[in-house]
Amino acid sequence: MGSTSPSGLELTMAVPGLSSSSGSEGYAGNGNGNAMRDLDMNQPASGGEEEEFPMGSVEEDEEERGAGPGGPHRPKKLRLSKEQSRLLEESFRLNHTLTPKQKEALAVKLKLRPRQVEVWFQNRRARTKLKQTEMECEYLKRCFGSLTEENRRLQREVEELRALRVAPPTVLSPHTRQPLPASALSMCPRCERITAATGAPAARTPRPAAAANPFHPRRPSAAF
DNA sequence: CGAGTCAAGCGGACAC
DNA sequence: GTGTCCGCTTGACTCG
Repeated sequence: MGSTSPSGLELTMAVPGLSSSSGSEGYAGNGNGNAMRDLDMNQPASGGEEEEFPMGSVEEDEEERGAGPGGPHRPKKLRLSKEQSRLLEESFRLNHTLTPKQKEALAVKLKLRPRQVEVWFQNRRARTKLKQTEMECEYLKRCFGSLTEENRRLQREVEELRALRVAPPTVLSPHTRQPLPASALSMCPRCERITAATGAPAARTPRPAAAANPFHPRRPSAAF
């Protein structure tokens, strides 16, 4: 498959970092010398006039290979000519669905049965959707990867913060200049006496260190 | 020979 | 009832 196909699946997906698919398939893929067989097996009982698709017209000789005595399941596989594919792609680009009139007109133009045009559009839509789904899948995988990475990073950060918290903050008594044990952080007796004498509101027990939440940055100097 | 591609068949859902 | 679409599948065909 080359990017040389005139149309390919034109997919537009607003996905950052995703290059638009080069998903051109169709028969350009067979772009090696393989001359496409020109169909005529499915021709609508053609009076057979002008060659609108002269290219590669290996005149269909061996018809009904499967149609041996064994009983054919299917007549033979139709391969659209490059010109037919081109025209179909062109109209697909204009519109992903066809009105009955458009279908009929296109069928006449391409010397196909309307049913074949219809089937081609159905399959084409399916291919487009598949391609789109694959792209979305690819994108989601990338998202998953980066989110996993970020998750790991945040986990590490949490661990670091937890480690910092293991050693409780050393609070010195303002009077003795001695470090107070965490259990005594409610209020030292002297402060308690002072506040009782002045009628100042009793100091609340400071929040335990465990309340320090890394995800809730404390307001500056709220506790101490 | 196996895998991939693609036209076509089939059946169900839906709209009119 | 008819027409259309879609999803799934089949079978012919091609390519490495």
